Amino acid sequence: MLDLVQDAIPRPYHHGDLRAALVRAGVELAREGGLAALTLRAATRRAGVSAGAAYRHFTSHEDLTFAVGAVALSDMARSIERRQAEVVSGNDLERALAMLRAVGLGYIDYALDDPGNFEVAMFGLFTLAHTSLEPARGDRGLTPYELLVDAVTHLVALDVLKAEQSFTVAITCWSTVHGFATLATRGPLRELPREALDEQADDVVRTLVAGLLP
Amino acid sequence: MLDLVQDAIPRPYHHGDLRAALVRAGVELAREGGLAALTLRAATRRAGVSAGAAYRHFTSHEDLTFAVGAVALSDMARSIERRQAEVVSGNDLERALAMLRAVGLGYIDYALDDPGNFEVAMFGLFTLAHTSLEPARGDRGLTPYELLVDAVTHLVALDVLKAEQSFTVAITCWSTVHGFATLATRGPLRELPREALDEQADDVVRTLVAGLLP
DNA sequence: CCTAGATGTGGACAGTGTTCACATTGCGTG
DNA sequence: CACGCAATGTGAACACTGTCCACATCTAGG
Repeated sequence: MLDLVQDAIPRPYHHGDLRAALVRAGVELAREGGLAALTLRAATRRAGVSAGAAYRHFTSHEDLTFAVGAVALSDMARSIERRQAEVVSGNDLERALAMLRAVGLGYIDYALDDPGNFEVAMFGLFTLAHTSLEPARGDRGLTPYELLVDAVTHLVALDVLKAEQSFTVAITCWSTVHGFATLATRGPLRELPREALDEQADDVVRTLVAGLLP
Repeated sequence: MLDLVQDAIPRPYHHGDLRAALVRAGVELAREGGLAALTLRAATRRAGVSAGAAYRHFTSHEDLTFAVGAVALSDMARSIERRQAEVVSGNDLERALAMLRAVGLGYIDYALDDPGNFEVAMFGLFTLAHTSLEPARGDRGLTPYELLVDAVTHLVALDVLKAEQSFTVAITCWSTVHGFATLATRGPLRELPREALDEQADDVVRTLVAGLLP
């Protein structure tokens, strides 16, 4: 597998925007081969730069991985927003439920569309208390988790959930959707064709959300 | 961190049961440091043997990892069986529901008790179509997934679920429980104390199972 | 213009998985 | 019982990884 030489003309000594180039290369690598392929040296190779140069912009391999994961999380937020934009019909309650389902379906969409970067995003989200990092947001300015909390809060406002249930409900939703995404991308469902997975995702999310109501 | 020298007396040239020793060492390594710590060289070091020796018993690092994961899956099955053994009171339906919850709670118990080996088990379960490997079973002779299917089948027999729902229900349960285990061991819940996690797990599983009924 | 700080280089080091020729040993066959 | 073969373990190599270092090169501000 040859890396395409993106810069046939010899680059000047200073790259100009190496940080962004490394993140871009990292996203490509993750898309092609998942977390395992997201190697610091491979990213520098792709940017046409020596391995050590990465350390002028990232403190470690993990640090680069987090940066790639942040891009992935933004993309996931946008994927959720896309699903939510389709929710238009129905009364208040129906719309609120559809918005919650859209969070889950957008999450799963992203995982199925780009399993490699989904893996990287979860590594970043999970591996560290990344309180120091600026969280990755979508076009509405919310992280995926905030979009989830927002949808749950609407259900509380409609009196269909009690406020003290919010946290458990949010965690239950996240668990289910994350678990399904994992089973579907790396687990026992990974051989199923995309349409079957979409259908199954719809069933699972529908079952889940229906079960939250009294 | 020093490896304890388990064989002060110089071992004879042939180890005797190196395969089992490597798996045992692998389980320890995973318990101490998760999947990342489960290194082929570290396992051979712990067994007091050269790195190459491992290749007489495993075709690759991945192969050793699968073997460790199989042990972990057996332990998980036993963890589920332990929870199910506590289910005694109530009528048929109540007991059947409690048995299904016990699958989830035993799954989560295992993940919380030994997050490192849980990670290894999932790597093995998920990474490969391991049709060639003998699946890891608990004392009842069932794999964790079979225990889940068994519990769902009982609900079908009691006419509380339709047969054609079985697959979706099983996948929904697995998704939720797996997702929760991931959030709790490596995700945003990992700082919570154990009792809080147990309580949260109970809530999530109860919410989930309650939602499956019409 | 010219120097200080930022950025990239090349080479090193330790650690990893993997392979290979070779050493050692246990065991079944004569 | 002896012998030889197959199984098992060794040590050194290779390519790859992350990480660090002295050094080279460039950019920007006084």
